[in-house]
Amino acid sequence: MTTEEIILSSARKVFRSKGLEGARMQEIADEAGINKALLHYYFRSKEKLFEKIFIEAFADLLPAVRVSLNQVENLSQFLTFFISRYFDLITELPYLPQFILQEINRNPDLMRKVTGNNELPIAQVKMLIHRDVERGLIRPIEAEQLMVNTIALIIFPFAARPIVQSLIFDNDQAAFENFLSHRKEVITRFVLDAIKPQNSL
Amino acid sequence: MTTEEIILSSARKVFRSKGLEGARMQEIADEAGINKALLHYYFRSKEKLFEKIFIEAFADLLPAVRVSLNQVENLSQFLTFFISRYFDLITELPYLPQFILQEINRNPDLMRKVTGNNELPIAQVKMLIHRDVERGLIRPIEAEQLMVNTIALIIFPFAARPIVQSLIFDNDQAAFENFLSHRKEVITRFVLDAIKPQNSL
DNA sequence: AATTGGTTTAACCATATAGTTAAACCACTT
DNA sequence: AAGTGGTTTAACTATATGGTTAAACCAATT
Repeated sequence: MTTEEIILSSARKVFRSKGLEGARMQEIADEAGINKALLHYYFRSKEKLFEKIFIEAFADLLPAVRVSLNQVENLSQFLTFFISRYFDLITELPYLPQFILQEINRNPDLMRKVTGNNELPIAQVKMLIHRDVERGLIRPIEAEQLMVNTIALIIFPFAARPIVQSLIFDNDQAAFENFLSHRKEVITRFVLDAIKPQNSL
Repeated sequence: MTTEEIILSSARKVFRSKGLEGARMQEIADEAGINKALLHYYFRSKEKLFEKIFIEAFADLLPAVRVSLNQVENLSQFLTFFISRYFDLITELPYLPQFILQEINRNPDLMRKVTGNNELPIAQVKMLIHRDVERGLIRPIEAEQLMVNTIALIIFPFAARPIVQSLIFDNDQAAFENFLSHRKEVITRFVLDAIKPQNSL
């Protein structure tokens, strides 16, 4: 590993757990086992270093959103794929959601630096919905509401972990882990059930 | 308004938008139109002042959770009440969710200071579920998963507003407001549909 | 072995910020 | 009017922190 990589790795660790304002350049330097001046030698300023880490964090999440809609037969299949990919990714990077939420709320301008051609495929989801409603496979629902709902269900327990763990599981960590362990299936079923056609009642 | 109330009001404003680390005692003093020393005269330290504001914020949210389960006939009714109360509350205090998430994640110990006898009525929800499943009114579902789902759907768009607005609505603010304007009904239907009995298919 | 140029360090600087202090202010009592 | 005690201020302190600088280090080149 080059010094630059070591720095980035340390910065990642510190920034992700403490945010821009909570992080200290000294702590990043210590974590990397180097002098504080070296951080500035490689990345001019705290802001610049942070921006690298933040953009990278966002980039880690966005690709999972772009489930190849071509290979998908219907909305349920798309949602199943989407939930599966996204949930697995967040499980491996559980700190990212809260990190991104926090920093975007602190400085909404950061959004501009990360939004490229990576928007959610809302238009395509709309088409899938329209087609499946016509076929009687699902009930009508706005694509935006459906996607926000789906993402909310995936991300929330990770972003609000300490609160959920305390308020719902009375700080029983094992109970919370168990809760997470089959949550992917719970979410998938919840969403699919929620959009089943009305005439099936 | 007494000076103490003016200080609390200013501190509320600054802390809620910037968090503990982002807030400056000088800014709170300016906002209150007083000298910085006066803040310390009334509230010893930044930490102490912050804690007051934080506990108060949490207390603003928790009561809405305690929907009187006595007056409720079945789970659907409970969920309808719960969503309605909670959503209205958050609509009036849209900054609270992200503020609380951020600060709890920064310092999970804060949870201990706010959790009294205010836990979610999980046990009672479990009973409601059990009864309604027996009656064939809903499908089986874990109470914890259902409550996390419901809260996630309510809170997420507020906590992640800049991201949702950008990624889903391409920064069209009017579109986002419209999205929020009928979201309460969308969530209610989404949750109720998701727990409808299986044999209705 | 001397030179060169990128890398790393120790020491330093400027500034922001939480917190303190001593004096001034002011309403109220005597 | 003098005194009293809570309130408010201006000025100050101590420290943490992001950033800078000049020198040292070291591997490669000649």
